[in-house]
Amino acid sequence: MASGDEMDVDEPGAAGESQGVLIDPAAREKELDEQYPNRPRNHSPTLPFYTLLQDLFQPLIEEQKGKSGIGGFNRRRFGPDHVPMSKQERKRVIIERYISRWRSEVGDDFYPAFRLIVPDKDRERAMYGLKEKALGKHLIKIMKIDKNSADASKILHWKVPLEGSASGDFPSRCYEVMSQRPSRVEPGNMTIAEVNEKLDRLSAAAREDGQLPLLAQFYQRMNAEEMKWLIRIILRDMKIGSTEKTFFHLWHPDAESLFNISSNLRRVCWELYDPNVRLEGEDRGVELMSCFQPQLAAWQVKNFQQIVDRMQPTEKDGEFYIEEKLDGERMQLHMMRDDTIEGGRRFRFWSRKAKDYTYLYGDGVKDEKGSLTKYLRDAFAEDVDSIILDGEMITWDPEQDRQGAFGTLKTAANNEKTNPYAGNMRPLFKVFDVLLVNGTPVTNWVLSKRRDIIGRSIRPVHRRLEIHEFAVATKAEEIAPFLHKVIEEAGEGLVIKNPRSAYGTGERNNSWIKVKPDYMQGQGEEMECCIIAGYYGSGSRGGGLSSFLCGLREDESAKSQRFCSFFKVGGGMRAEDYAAIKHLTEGKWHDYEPKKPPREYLRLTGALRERPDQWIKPEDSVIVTAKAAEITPTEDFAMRLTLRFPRFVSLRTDKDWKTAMSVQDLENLQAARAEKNEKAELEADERRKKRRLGARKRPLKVAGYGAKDVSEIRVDEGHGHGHGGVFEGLTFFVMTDSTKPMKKTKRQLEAMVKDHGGQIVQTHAVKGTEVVCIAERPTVKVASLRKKGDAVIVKPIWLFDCVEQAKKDFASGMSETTLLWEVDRHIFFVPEAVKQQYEHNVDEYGDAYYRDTAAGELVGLMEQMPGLASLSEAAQMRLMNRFDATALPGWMFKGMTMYIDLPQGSSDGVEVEAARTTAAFAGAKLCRDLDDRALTHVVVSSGSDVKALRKKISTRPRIPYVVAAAWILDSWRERTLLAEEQFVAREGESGRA
DNA sequence: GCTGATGCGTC
DNA sequence: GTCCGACGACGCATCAGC
DNA sequence: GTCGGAC
Repeated sequence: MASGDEMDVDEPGAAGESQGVLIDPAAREKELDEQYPNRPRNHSPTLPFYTLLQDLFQPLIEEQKGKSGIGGFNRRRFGPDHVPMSKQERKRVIIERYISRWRSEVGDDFYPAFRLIVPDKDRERAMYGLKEKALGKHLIKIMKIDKNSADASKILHWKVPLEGSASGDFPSRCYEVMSQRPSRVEPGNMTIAEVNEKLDRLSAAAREDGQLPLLAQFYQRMNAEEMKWLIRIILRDMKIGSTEKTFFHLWHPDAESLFNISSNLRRVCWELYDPNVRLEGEDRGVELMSCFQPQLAAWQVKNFQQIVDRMQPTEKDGEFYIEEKLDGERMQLHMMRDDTIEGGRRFRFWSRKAKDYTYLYGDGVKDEKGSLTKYLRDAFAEDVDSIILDGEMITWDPEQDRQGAFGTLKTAANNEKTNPYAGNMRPLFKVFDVLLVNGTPVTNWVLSKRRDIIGRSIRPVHRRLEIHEFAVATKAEEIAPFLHKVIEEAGEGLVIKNPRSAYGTGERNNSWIKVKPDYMQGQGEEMECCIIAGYYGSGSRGGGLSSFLCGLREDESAKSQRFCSFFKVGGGMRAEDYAAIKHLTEGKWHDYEPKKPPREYLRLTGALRERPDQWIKPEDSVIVTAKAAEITPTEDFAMRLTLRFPRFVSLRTDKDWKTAMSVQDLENLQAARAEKNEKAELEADERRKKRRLGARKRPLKVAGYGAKDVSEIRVDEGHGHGHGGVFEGLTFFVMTDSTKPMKKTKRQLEAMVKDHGGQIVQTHAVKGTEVVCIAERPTVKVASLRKKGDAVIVKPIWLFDCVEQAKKDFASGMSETTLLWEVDRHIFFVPEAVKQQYEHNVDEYGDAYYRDTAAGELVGLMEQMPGLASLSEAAQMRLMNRFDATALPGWMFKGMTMYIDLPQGSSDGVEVEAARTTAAFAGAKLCRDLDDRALTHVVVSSGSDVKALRKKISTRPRIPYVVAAAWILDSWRERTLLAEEQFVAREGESGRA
């Protein structure tokens, strides 16, 4: 790599820059000319970069700080002394002066300057991948500062308060260091255009090797002041007390509205350069394939009646809509017919903050790499040529037929992209608004009309693209029942909408109002925790601790002062709260050294976000009440639980570390709540089941056109084997939720076990059966079970591993069996007594048998055994775990339950009898009752009425295979479980696909 | 080659 | 009421650093 | 996402 000194800084585009592909500038210009035929042209080169700071940024900062009040020279500059100007007005004058200077000295194309003024709204330039950490390291290299010097530390630890130095503002710290170095003092000669051009290169540059030389060029040609502002631009955080809103207002009366429909800074500059030319008619509407700023919901007001009042009911029409607030990601979908794309329809997606997500969801119905559009061939009415939809993208779990946890959307989409197995979590787009149909914007139509349009234009695709349902109400009292239902089902909340309102792009007005349970009294989570550590703040909160790590006491008896990390809180504190905390803990803080954490006081996971700047002994600390929307499982805090949307509520001077919440308290709380919710959840489950049955009928109608997509139909219909029987014959006690490999509630885990043939109990002690206990963290129950020490506790990940393996085994025709417990991966806890036996088994028997067991030996072993029935399930499993089941014919049919149908007069009676014996011998459960829900296989003979049998079992959630006896005998002979499909009993009908 | 740190973007 | 800038958890992608 | 401060 060339050193900074040798670089030729005067030749932009000089060789040696290792960056990504840059679009040929000439070609880009040509393209822009075509796109914007009326674009403004500058008559002169852009202004020098330093004018931006001297005449715009710095004066604005001065105003922001309010320095102009007494010293007053700024004020005198911009207005007559005796006319008092408001801060806002003075800012306006500063901005307008700069713009008008630009117009006269440069021309009408302000875009080059605008994108440096509001860099966070410039979506045209890609992200730099540079924030304080990386920038700091690079600058230190460029300035050739010793990594261990005080100056380097000043930059790297920019939040750490230092005497006589700005704290919490990274660019200022860099300035302090740079200005004391022998570098350029006078402003450099770089123009705004040049800065833009270099920033383009910087954003395209890959990695440090690409970025360093570009930063070095800036450093050589700019003075410290300029560098400080350049750094702000790169960080996309100007801190000048004015954001894009202010600048838009001053730029053009229609600037904000054009930005709201296009999210495009270039357009705002190029189409609105003349303040006297207003946008009219069509130019004000949303456009296809152009990202609009979605309407947002306003926060809840005091009570339901107030919400209803804001719906502006008229005498004739007092209706309002109630929608469930979905816990997913806001997404807009644009679709238009386009013959240049395969399939004839082109799609594009954008997120709430205008990020293009087409790459994830797909650009056409033939786009196999997209996770959604490939299912949308028939999602639109015939006469719909183009449409813009607004909605929420959520994850859907087809196995449970319910919404997946928040945060799993990208995972689901990626999964659907790379490995489209019908049982996977998938993205589901719930449509709740429409902005354009067949080229005509309908944003000014009232919501009720827009809803009608959605109904007429969209043909829902089951669990892929659906219309979000809503209820119509007229009275405030009608809201409560919906909210209670949401609370019961642990939903996000409700959105109340005014059916008589237009769609307000980029607005957060009173036509949509959100109702969240935790805004209400008594709802949400509230807890008193001890502050155990702190983090330095930035910006206006720089120079001191601004957020705190909170924890729970581990020792119930309060003998030990060790606290368990739980969550961080930094919002909701007022200035006086900070002052109080600071006062009460003054002088009690210790610097935190990651290498020697104070283990006698703190239990941390060491995860990044809980590496504090300072820590405090609980006895020296304070107790704080925090509120949150919910408690969720996590890996990053020692509690293995944390808060979603935490905020400070109050300081509890009436409490101390001994009376603050303990680990035990939280677990009791959780347990109590779980119990309380149990019933409600059960009911909700029932409702879901009913709904699911109803929903099943729907895909039948579309089976004709969708028949190509076999996997899709199979699952929705419940045909075949959405689930296998890995857990057949085993009984489980699920004690906690799971975080790894994915988040599932206890209830979801239980459902998963059931779906795979397992039984669920709510205790570890069931007479005559050994229960497999599942847990991932130490709740009250888990702890007590541990204390008793008579059960192995297995982590939930084992369940996932088993199901995962079973899917693979199934696909390759092998039998589904549970997996060995791997000590670290699967075992949560082993009682001492069992530990010996367990390890003993693995060492002596496990390996020995695993290596050398031949079929004959196995038979011998089995004969010595007291028989399957008398061996407890867990014992069977443990034994089975010692072997590679797929290699051992003796266990071939383990986990299966078979019904043998052998009517009088069958010609193959001998063969079927042989199959029966073989199956029983090799682990199958035989069953005389065709109604047994555990049935996995029905074995038929020549005299069987296959059609009648099929009919009888066809309505079950899991339909048993109907196979010929040859499947058992052939499998036995081959020493491999053969795929049932080849042995499906036929009788006229085609059987499964 | 792997892992932890860093950045980006969702809420 | 509006605008602005503090702050939270978490998942994925990418890259530095071992 | 939530929140407080300034205007």
